[in-house]
Amino acid sequence: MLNPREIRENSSFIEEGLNRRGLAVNLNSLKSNSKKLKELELERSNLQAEGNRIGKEVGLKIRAGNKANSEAVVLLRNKGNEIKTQVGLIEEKEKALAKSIKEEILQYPNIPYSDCPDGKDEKDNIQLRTWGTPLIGESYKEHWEIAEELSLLDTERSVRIAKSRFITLLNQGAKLERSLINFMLDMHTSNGYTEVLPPVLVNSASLEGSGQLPKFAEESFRCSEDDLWLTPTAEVPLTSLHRDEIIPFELLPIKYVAYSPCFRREAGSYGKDTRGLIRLHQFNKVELYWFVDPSNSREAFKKITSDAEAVLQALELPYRVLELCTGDLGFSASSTYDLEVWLPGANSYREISSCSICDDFQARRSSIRTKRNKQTQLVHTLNASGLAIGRTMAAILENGQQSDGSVKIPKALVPYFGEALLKP
RNA sequence: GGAGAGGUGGCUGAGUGGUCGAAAGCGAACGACUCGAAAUCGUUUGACGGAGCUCCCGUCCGUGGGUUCGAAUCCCACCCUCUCCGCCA
Repeated sequence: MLNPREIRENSSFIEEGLNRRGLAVNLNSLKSNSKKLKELELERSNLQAEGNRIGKEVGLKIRAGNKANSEAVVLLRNKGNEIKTQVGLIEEKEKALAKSIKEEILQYPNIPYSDCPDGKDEKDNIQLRTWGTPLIGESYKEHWEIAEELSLLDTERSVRIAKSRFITLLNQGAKLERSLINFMLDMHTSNGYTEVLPPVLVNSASLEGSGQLPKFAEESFRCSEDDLWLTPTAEVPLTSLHRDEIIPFELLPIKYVAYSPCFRREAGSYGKDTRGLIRLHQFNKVELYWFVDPSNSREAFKKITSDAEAVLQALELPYRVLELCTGDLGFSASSTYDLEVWLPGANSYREISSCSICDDFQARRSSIRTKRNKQTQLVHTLNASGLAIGRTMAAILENGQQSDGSVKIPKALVPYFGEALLKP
């Protein structure tokens, strides 16, 4: 959430920031509404002060022996009633105004970081570095072909169970998925992360807190009778793990790693990635999440990204790192690095991890603060996939494929998977 | 799902109409004592907003309404938690 105070006092900075994302926004009415609200608050609190004074006076008079229906007391009571009516009127206005202000502010995404490269869409993202040597050639198969030949999954029967874009893993496919989850969790926990297995259903407040609501309701599956939604990413429950809390400063940074299934409607992506493991309504993900001291969050951002990269390196998967431009940033992020893994069958890089720093955007929405020397301030939050499991499996299949139809399992994963080779 | 109990500050927990933002204890911070520490003693210790920014004003005792000059305290609705029973992996 944008800072309401900053909107009042420095709205042009906010407007410029939103403009850099490609949003032509004019905050004048929001700004004047916000100021108007402050005026109403002041007016009301003055009246309340007067009312409190009268209340005390009545108490004193009665204790001094005046009857409740004596003239002096009745006069005060009438005055008190008058004030109460006025306060009620102001409060009504305040409530309506505050509601419309909040509704508007919740619509606005985070301001891009000053160093975030300007750009319109994904074409303007900047490649920072690559790792490994991409396999390039005509003969590489796409992962769904390999998966089918090795009977790792069943697409058609999955439609019977649920609908299209759900997948059922079988045999070694199921085991590979499981071993990847365990491998990643072990890797991160041995690197200082606290493991979390959060609820997969989350309430509306949690979605609002991390930035999915109110704007992206159509992206999530909802259990309408319970105010519960299927979580689109573990980022949601992890943010809310500390919602409405003041975290002692000594505890920062808090680093969590959570495995969770993720559910997304993928609205508006019909016809895209219809085959295979790339774009599903349900997929597994291991997510990294940090709560940090705002004064060194940019360093933390580099670190969480390298923690995600370490997984790709351990699995010997070539990848590149992109810095997203302002036009391609996610709603809550102020900066994002995307990790894209090389898929030789598709002959392209595909996003496998998104590493974002949200500054205080989620912390303000979720009211997560820290306290040092009597100073409370919002924390900064960061998240990174470490990694998306299904896409990792696709990458392993495509990068490890052998001419005889088998697939080589990355060395680091062998102890988890139990075999060095996937064979028909 | 049925029955009961309850939601108060970092925690425990008192408070049933008038200086109650809230006793007491614990915890924490600072100071004294000490070579140092423990123990002990003293002081301090919630959040948000506003302002003449450590003194002032307002709001906050699950949430939202209501009664009253005045509500943590009374009334109504809702939410949540706990215990027991039922069901169940």
